[in-house]
Parts: sequence; C-alpha cells; structure tokens
Amino acid sequence: MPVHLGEFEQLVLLALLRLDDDAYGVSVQREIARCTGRAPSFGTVYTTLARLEEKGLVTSRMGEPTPERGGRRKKHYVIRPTGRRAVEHSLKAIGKMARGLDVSWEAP
Amino acid sequence: MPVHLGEFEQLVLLALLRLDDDAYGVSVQREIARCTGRAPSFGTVYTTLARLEEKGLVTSRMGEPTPERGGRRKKHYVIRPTGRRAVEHSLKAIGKMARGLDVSWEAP
DNA sequence: CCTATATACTCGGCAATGTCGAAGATATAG
DNA sequence: CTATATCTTCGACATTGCCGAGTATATAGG
Repeated sequence: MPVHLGEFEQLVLLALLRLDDDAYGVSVQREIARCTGRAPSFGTVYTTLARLEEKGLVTSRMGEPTPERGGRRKKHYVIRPTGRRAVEHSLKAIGKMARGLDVSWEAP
Repeated sequence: MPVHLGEFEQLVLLALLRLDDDAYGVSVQREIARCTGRAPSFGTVYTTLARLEEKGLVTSRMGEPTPERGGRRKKHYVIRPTGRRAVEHSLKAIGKMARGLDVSWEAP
C-alpha cells in the first residue's frame, strides 16, 4: 500500500529536506514561496504538516525559546525515512512519465 | 491566477503528451500503469479527464468506430497550450524545490 | 506587574481532487 | 438478435488543499 502524496505535500516534504535543521511552519512557507513563487497561507502549511505527521511521514519537536526577541516557541519538523521514501517515489513517478518529453524541467 | 494541478492531474496530462494522437481513457490509464506501476481505476481516469476539460486544459473529440472488433467509440483527448503550460509550471516548481537535494530523480 | 509588539501555532470549515464500483452504451461476429 | 469485447458515465464518499480569524507565548520597557 503505497503512501500517496498530494501535490502540496510533496512541496512541504521537499522543503523539510532542504531546510534540514531549521524547518518549522514559518520557514517552510517561506522556502516554498522563495522557490516556487507561490505564497501558501500559514494555515495551509500547518494543516499539511499536521497531516503528514499523522501519517507518520514526519516528526516534530518543540523548540526552546530563543535568546533573541520574543514570540512563541517554534515547532520543528523532521522528515522520517518513510517520508523520504514517499517523496522519492512520487518524484520517480513523475520523472518516468516526463522522460523523453520536451517539457522543460529546469528553471530558466 | 495560476491554474493549480493536483498530483494525479499532472500524471494524466503527462500521459496525454506521451500518447499524443492515441490518447483516450483506456490508453491513458494503461500508460500511467506502465510508467508508474500504479493502477488507477478507469473511473478515476475519466473523472480527472472530465475535470481537466472543464478547466479548459484539454479538449476531446469522439473517434470513429474502428474496423477492428467491437466496442464503444473512443473519446480522444488532446492537451491544450494552457494545459501544457500548467504541467510545465508544476514540474518547474518541483524541480526548483528538489534542486540540490540528493533525492533520486531518475528511475533505476 | 502590565502592556505593547513580535512570532508562531491552532481551529473550524468549505472547496478541489482522488478514487471507486457498478451500470450503461455501442461496435462487430455469428 | 445474442453474445462478447470495448469504452465511458454516474453517483458517492475519502483525502487534500486552502484559508482567515483566533489563540499562545516570548521579550522589552515603563
């Protein structure tokens, strides 16, 4: 039973991978915005993150309050092996379907 | 307003591109199965195809009865420029997010 | 302490997509 | 006109996508 990822779930998972240690709600939405140019609301990001955790694809840990200036504590997310496999699987599927086609894959 | 594609919609659109002239319900599901190893039901494929048409990303034309042996007529689908652009856009987004990561992109 | 101000996360709910299973349509061969 | 092979349509419900508004919680300053 292959774990199925939605389009946005893929982006979130990829964001976790590239943010590595510093992945939490705000940074995830910022990274997705930076890379893709679209600006998902925070609600959207948090919802997806929560659902990915329910499915066991990621884990979260509460961060310590930072010495900098104020604000609520961050909830850090880390991708799990299952999650990593799921993204790779999705990407591979798209890759196979796109192979040989002249749809531009890389950015300008 | 960027047309948003779901994960499966992307696969269907890619299938249309690679099937070119010979794209219709059955062949689309077969192609997706062949490439990705998953076997969506026909209902799933037709629903998606219909929705893509509503959104103006593809067009359809009824085919003539074939000289071969029996069966209902095929409904051929062709991707439109808008559709092509939409897939490219989606693929580009994923590409940007995956760039630099060591997630295997190509098939084994 | 109390308020102002940053930051970050939760909730409730509706819209869009994903996914079937079963039923209906329609060609050709006998 | 029946059997049979092909294809598509139809509900219906599950999963994902997507906010906007509300709630927490740190720190700085009076």
